[in-house]
Amino acid sequence: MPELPEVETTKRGIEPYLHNQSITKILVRQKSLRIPFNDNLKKHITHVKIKNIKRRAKYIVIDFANEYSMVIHLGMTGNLRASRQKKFLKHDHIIFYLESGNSLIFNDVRRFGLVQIYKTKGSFYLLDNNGPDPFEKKADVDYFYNRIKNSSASIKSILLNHKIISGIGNIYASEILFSTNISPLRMGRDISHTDCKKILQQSKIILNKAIKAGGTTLNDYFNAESKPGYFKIQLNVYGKEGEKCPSCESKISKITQSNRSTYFCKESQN
DNA sequence: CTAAGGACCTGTCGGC
DNA sequence: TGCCGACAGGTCCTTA
Repeated sequence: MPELPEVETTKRGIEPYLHNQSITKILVRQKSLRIPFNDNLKKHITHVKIKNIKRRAKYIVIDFANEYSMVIHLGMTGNLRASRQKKFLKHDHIIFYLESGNSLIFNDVRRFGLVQIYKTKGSFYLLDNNGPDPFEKKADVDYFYNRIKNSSASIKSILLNHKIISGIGNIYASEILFSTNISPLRMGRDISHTDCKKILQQSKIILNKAIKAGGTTLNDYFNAESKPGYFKIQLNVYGKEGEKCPSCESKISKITQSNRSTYFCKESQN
């Protein structure tokens, strides 16, 4: 899935298609997602102008010109594409037809993603669980340090904990730690204020690079025009077990932490 | 309370 | 070729 850069890229990709549009019809082919699509509310967002589209953590939020919003999460394998075609692909679960004749299609092989309509004012409960992403002002060094300074969890799993910092996924967690020379095994309580600063700086640099390049590439990621030409940013350690470390002579190791793969260099990261 | 493990679901790949 | 297990970008819920 999409980590933050892919979600941001998707949001930017679909934005022009949604500008000043309204949805004329919603076709639900499969509503069983991580949370079942609440299509009983679809009447509230059809024939209503789309007011705004934004990203919050790894969620894409569309606000309508009434009191409703819709949130989309891409899970591990979700994508959104704009299309004029009438032909559907396997796993095209929800289709939003637009006035323009385009449609916005939510496709998700593993169905870990979700689409939910909700009253803007009440907000959506899962969204509220997310801490700031590294680009938000709230995610400053003091905030981060204070959140982790007593923790006995590993820094790797802390980076994946979106209640603390949102937007960092399994690929970039390894990459960020490599670029700061910090071992993924270190506990939160052993991460200094200076280390926190480095981690936040590198998070922004690495995520930004990925956004600029248009999202990382993974097998299931399509950009909003469904062109397969997604790109690949240069990864230093993720997926590179046994290969030479870019900054020393030893080899990249792969370990499991909290049931997820972590890649790092035992020599250059401490 | 915290941190680790399991679950959700489908597809692909490597080994036997 | 075919079957089976391991693994995959996320994150919520349960267990210890």
